[in-house]
Formats: sequence, C-alpha cells, structure tokens
Amino acid sequence: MTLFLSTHENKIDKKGRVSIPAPFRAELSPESFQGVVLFRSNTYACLEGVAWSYMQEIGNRLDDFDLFSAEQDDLATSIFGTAVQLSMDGDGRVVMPQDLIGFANLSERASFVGMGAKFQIWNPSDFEARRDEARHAVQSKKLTIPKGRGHE
Amino acid sequence: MTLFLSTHENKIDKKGRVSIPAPFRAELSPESFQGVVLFRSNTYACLEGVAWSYMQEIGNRLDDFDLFSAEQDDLATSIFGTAVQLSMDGDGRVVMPQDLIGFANLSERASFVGMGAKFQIWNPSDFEARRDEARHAVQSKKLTIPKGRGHE
DNA sequence: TGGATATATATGGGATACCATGGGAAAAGC
DNA sequence: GCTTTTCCCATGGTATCCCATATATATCCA
Repeated sequence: MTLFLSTHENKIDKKGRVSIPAPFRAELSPESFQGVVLFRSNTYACLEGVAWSYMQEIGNRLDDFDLFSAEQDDLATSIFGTAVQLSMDGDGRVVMPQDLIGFANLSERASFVGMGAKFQIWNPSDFEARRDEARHAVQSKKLTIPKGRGHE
Repeated sequence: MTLFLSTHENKIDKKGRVSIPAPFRAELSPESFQGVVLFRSNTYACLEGVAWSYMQEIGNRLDDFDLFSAEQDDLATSIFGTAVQLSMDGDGRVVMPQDLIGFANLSERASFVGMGAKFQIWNPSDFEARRDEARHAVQSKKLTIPKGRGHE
C-alpha cells in the first residue's frame, strides 16, 4: 500500500521541472506507469498528487454508477477532466503545467506534503499557515482517528 | 483498463482533421481497431468518444432492459444509431464528420476531456462553463465516490 | 573516533525525439 | 475527369532524455 509521509521542499527550475522527493518515488515505483497524477484541490489553493493506480480505482468505482447519469458525468468531469498525468524523467522529475503552477500559487519552490494515500503540493509559506491551522483544528475540536474496521 | 484523463485542446484544420491527444492514443493502442467511436451526447452539446471495445460494454448493459422495451429502443437508437467509427491516420488524426461538428458546436478548436473509461469532445468555451457547473454540482450535492464493490 | 571515499539525491544544461499541424501527392469514389 | 478522401512527408515548437555537477548522507578503513 502506498503511504506518503513527511514534507519535502524542492525547487522548480526555469523549465518548470521539479524533483519528486525520493521517498515518494519509492512509493510510486511499484506502479506500472512511472509518474504521478495531479489535480486541483477542491478545498485549498494546492495540488493533489496520487499514483496512477489510485485513479484506476476511482475509475472502477465510477463504473458502478449508471452510465450517462448526471452524477457520473459531474464527478468524471471534475475529477478526470481536470487531472493531468505527468511522467517522471530518468532523474525522478516532472514538469508542472503552467496552469497548475498558477492555481497553486507556486513560484520558486514547492512543498510536497505526504498525506498517506495521496500527497499535496503547496507554496511553502502557504503550507506553513495551513499546517498551523490544521493543528489548531485538531486540538480545539479534539479530533481523533476512528477505530479501524479491519478492512473487510 | 483504458483510462482517459486530463483535458487537451487541439485544432481542427480546414480538412476537418483533428489530432487525438497522444496520451489518449496510448490508451487506445491496445485495441484491435485503430481508431475511436464517436456519438452524440444525450445530455450536452458535445460528443462522446470511446474505444471500440467499450461499445460492447454499453451493449451488455442495454441487455439489462427488457428486450424490445421502449427504453431499450430509445437508448439503442440514440447511441448506436448515431455512432460513427473513425480510423486514425498515420499521425493519429481523425476526420470529424460535418454533422458531428455541427452538433457539438465546433469550429476552430476542440477540447478532448478525459472522463475515465470514455472521453468527451467540446467546444472549448462551452466546456469551461460545463466544468464550472460540474464542480459546483459536486460541491453542492456533496457527491462522493462510493466505496468500490471490488469488481468481483 | 576521525577522515576519506562511496552512494544517493537534487539541480542545471544541452542534445534529441516526439507531437501537433500544414501541405502536397496518390488513391478512391462519383 | 473531377472531387473527395487517404496517405506521406516537412516543420516548428516543446518536452523528454541523457550527462554533468554539487551537496548531503552513508560506509569504510585506519
């Protein structure tokens, strides 16, 4: 199971390339497609990154909707239509499309934030604010992680 | 499993030719028939594009209706009756039939929108409106992707 | 323990291949 | 014989590949 952990800050060079952190590459390496899928977050000014197989899983679940239903079309449009598939070069880098760079407010550097099955890409200073906010939310609301159901 | 994602905008030249985006071609390449199947959307002013093998899947699902029912007849007519099979040339282009160009309100450019198992072809500006609409629908209806049934 | 060497990672830059697009030639249909 | 379609090649821009370098981490030997 893929598990992205920790935060890594890397540089975006003038060609728009950025190195995927090596620990994240290690999680991605069992994949048949050597690369990542990025899409816009629905909540924050950041990007979400997942493995190719994660998208296949979403695709399978969408197949359980009625074909051509409004729900299926809305979900597919907003998820698959806005995602991009980026392949890594031999050195583990991807080129970030310009519109995604703009959406996430990125310039010189990018923070890769492990979130378990996915990761996020943030403007480093935006992320610091977000991290503090999340920490306070967890403390004040006393959020906990529910007991597992054993993955039946 | 074929999985179309991301949006690609390509030009329709004066001969009516348009390049199938290279990532989509890669998804189609395992198919025995080198080309795509296009038909009119029943909901929007756009075209639906699928691999030849996916038409069989639609056919299977139509079998779940009562044979000779009005519903089956309507669906079969609107999908299979309007579908065209377009073969790609050596450079990965297809020629769009004039009636489909008219139906989808296409002129200079066409947006290919990955939707997972299928893709759609839109007038680029029409699609931007549709993308915003879909995004709002997902947020307001709180649409989520249900947990998969494991594709037994 | 300390220092030198080896390995891995991040980053820069140039060469190359690929892709979208245009146009012309050959083939097919009317 | 003329129009329409299919095939083939040319081109410009871009993204990908490949190699070089720097820096950090790990390994090894004295």
